[in-house]
Amino acid sequence: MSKTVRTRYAPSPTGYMHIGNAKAALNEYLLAKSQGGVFILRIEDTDQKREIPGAVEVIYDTLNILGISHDEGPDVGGPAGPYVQSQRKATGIYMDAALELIKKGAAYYCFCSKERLETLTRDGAHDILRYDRHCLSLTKEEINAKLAAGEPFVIRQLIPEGKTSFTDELFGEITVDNSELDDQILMKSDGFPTYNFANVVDDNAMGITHVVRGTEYLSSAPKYNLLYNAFGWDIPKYIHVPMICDEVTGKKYSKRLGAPSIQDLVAQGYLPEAIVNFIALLGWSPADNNEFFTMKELEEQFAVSGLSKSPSIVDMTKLRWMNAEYFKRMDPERFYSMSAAYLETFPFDKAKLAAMVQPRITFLSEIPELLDFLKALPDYDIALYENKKQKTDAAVSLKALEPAAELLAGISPEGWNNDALYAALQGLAAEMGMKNSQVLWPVRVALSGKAATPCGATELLELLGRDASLARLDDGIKRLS
RNA sequence: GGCCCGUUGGUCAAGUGGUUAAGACACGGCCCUUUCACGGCUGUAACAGGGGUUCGAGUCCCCUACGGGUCACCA
Repeated sequence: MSKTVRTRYAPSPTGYMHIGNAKAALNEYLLAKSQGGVFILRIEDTDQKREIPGAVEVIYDTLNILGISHDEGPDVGGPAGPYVQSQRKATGIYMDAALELIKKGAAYYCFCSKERLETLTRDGAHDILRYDRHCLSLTKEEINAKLAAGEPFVIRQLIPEGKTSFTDELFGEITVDNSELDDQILMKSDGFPTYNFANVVDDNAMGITHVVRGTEYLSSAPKYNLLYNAFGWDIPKYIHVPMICDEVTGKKYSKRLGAPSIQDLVAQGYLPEAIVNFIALLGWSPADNNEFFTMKELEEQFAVSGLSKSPSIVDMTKLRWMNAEYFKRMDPERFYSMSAAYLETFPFDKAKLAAMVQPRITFLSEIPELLDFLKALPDYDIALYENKKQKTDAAVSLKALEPAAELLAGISPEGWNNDALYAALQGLAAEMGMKNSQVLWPVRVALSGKAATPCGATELLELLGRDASLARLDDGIKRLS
């Protein structure tokens, strides 16, 4: 019987969430859900200076928009709380852990000032800075005296000699020489733990079984193992996943590179389901060739075995395509209600308009432009009447338009429907020895003033109604004459 | 620069020693009783390079190149 899977998304409240962050959250969430586990939200606010007010709310909001719901967290509580590190710090959990490490000889006090650290000889050739263990030689008495005098201090991890290996579920075993590792700070002089330390302490305290994180943490992973071993704690399974990169720079997706927030994307008209579907497919592929997944399906089908090892680039063109697909596949009723706001000002059958527009848009905001000609005939160039493929031009159009207008004028308002209109115009074309398109193209242009409309000529006739249609046809004839 | 990781078409990616090397986006062509679109069909396009191992290598090993990551009292 294996333990319940517990995963966490642990953001620091330093701003909005972009696709990369959302992907990180989604990975943790899906791993938990695919195994009937628990997904936890933990806020890592150990850097007081970087904290941005309101950022936690943005995180809640973003997760909510995407449908990534946490089972435990600051707002919903849970058995492993508190879920905010600044609150956990108040319980003394980090300091206690650090002290325990000192007792075990795996950490030590350091009183070096920032100034002294600055003067540490940089390795000229490599330009790297490593702590020189100046304070490691302090005697117990010296330490106690400094502590008693209230000297500021940090606590550093004592990296032993040798090599350290750890096993990643995706990348396999990775070994580094401990000489590569710095005696990193565990507790900062302001009493807060560093990210690396708080992470280990909390993951253990919260019973986290699987950690999914980006490969940017791959090289610090051995230090975690050292910590776990020093404590004698069970090491969770680590799954380092490839990063999400920017299309133009090819570098890690980041705020600095101007990555849009999830909220921005939604405001631009991207559907949350499409965004989730799209990012789920970044760096992961399902067992079959399916490309469309609801969150529920992702929860069922997500598997570590489908994860890729190489980074992926965000292709906004594909996201746009996916968004359009989501509109096309959307339940018509839902589409109708979503598009209602954009259809409001059009004095036509809204359900009909929605149905026309549904398979033709990427964003709802495209609707007004798609339909604006319905409200008022735009001033258009008669060059529109020329279409090589339809074998028509201004002269042919005029020749077709005049009898067409006359014919249509003879149709009563009661008989004014698409089927009848189509039959009539088709009949006219046959009578005149013309191709259907040689009649229908000019009619559509005259009705719309556009080369592209969301429907055909006779559908337009029906939509506009008899009077408006006949008026527009006359206008077209005038323009051509 | 040290260390770590990666490298299949422009992009997302399947592929776990024997395949005509999938599929999707994008792009081109054709078809679709009326445009654009949708849809259908179809085309161009890839195993970074070099050495091994093997009867056989995109798949295993080594080297090189390129890319990324990491080396903070940031997370």
